[in-house]
Amino acid sequence: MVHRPVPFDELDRKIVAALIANARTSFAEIGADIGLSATAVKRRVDRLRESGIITGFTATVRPAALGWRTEAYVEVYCEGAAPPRRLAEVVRNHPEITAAMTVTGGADALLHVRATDVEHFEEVLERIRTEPFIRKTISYMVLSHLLPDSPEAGAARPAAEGAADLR
Amino acid sequence: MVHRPVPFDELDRKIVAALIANARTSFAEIGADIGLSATAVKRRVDRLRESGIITGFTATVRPAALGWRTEAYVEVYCEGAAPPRRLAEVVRNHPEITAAMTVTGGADALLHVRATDVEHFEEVLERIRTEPFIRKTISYMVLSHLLPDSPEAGAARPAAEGAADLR
DNA sequence: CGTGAAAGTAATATCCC
DNA sequence: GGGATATTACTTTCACG
Repeated sequence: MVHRPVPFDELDRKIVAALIANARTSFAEIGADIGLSATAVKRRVDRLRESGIITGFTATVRPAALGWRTEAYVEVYCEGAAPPRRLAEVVRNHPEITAAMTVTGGADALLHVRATDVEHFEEVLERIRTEPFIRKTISYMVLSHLLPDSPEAGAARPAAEGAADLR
Repeated sequence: MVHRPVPFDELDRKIVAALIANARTSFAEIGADIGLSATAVKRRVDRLRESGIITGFTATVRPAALGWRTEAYVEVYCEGAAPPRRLAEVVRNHPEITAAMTVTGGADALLHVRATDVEHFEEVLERIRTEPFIRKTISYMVLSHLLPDSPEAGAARPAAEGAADLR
């Protein structure tokens, strides 16, 4: 699962930024913006996908518009040592968990949970707490967002030390 | 900014799910899967965009492949009352903050931060701490992810009570 | 709401510099 | 590496049930 570093220049950065801004931008349009032909842009995009820099293209939706109006982060504490493999299994059992990771600090894991409403969230929490080795949870309900939802990772501007920028 | 409820049926759900799975799926292909013509699918997608259910199409990237190898959640505590408007301003000053929200619990806000490495993260943290009314921060570094990165919100399967499913 | 057809664009494959 | 071209495929518009 280790990815080798792959050549990635300024033009690639701009292509990635363009596709993050709009995954449906045509190769010709991207090319016109950065001074390449559509063919050259396509070749680079193909390479960016093959090398795993671009992992896919997705539609972004407003969860609230689909009925998911409640959002929370949940710290999970386990009995004894919690092997990440086992934790990952548990996490996959609950579709309301939209992100999960192990973190530093007291908690064994941090979950991002979406629910339709507070009642649903409570139900999810009880379901999670029922899992064998979960000892306790601490929840932080999201009240309001301070940033327009960013597609999580971008490449908008040039960045320090070989990293394309986020947002 | 209040969105009226908009008609949203099973076909719309499948269309949204298809576009989340791959934003470049053609209307004809989606139509073949759900029993509609490409034209009908396009009309529905146009409506889903106009009504704000679909907010855009974006490329997904592996941040690590772009040089962002460090990730953390940061709780922020402010002096006195922290008006979300002011907090939002502060957050926008730091491009490394990829998500920010007010939350229940002791902290005034929770930030998601990406940095190239630990040194960079420390620099970001110091920069955030320098902001006028930030009193203290508590950081949780992300160690490993337990779910394949989900596009944050999806509509994969039918869900309870009028909500399209996530993941 | 849905369809199908026609016109305009874009994606892709192939060949050349 | 990049570009030009030709073919295939998709998007978009429109007339119509």
